[in-house]
Amino acid sequence: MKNFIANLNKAFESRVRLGIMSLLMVNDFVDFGTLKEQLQITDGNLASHINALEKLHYIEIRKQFVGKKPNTSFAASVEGKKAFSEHLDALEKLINQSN
Amino acid sequence: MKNFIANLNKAFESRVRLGIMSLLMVNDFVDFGTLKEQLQITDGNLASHINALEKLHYIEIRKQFVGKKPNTSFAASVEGKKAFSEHLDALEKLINQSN
DNA sequence: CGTTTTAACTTTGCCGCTCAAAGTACTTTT
DNA sequence: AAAAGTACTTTGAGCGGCAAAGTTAAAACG
Repeated sequence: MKNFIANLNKAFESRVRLGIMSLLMVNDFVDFGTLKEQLQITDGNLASHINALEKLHYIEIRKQFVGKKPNTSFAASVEGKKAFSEHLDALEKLINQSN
Repeated sequence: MKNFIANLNKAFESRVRLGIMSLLMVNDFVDFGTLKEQLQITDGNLASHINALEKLHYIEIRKQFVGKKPNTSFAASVEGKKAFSEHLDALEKLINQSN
């Protein structure tokens, strides 16, 4: 129970990041439009969070064409899943301690 | 499963606030020094987070003397407990969906 | 063709927030 | 008298989220 806060990952503190990762834990390869719609944020905002997560190697990006339209999809990397899992564990400890 | 992010409370996004509230959910009236030690942050930083939580009426402050030393203690208000509980519920939904 | 639309960004810039450090006030201890 | 303890407040740097507007490239439209 010492330093129970230290195990929280800074990268996942924002609601948007939390949302992105939780969607990518369940579904592999969610596309840009779907994420934008689910999270109800602007495309620029989404792009910047995606960019941040990719720089941390927490997600992988796949660009392709679906029919004639460009389509960018994202998946959580092994490293990303591990990091997010650890973050959730830390949160779970807070929750179990608090209610 | 719609807007599962919208139920997260902005006030509890930071690790420090998360830590303060989770401590106050379990123990009523934790004092300044204890919080500072548990969270390992500077006194100024703690004071500002405390101030923010008080402005939201999420915590209550009790000032007294213990022996000859001033002692400030904090407790989660009913409103604060409710808000934090709802935040945790939203987090729990993320977790259960994600692992 | 020229214009408009769509998808996915990038850039810009504001605003708010976190945080450490330093300063303050008041009291106790030495 | 000086130092130390408690609890702040103030200051200021730095980061980070966000919307809005600009960009690119291809597609659809007329």
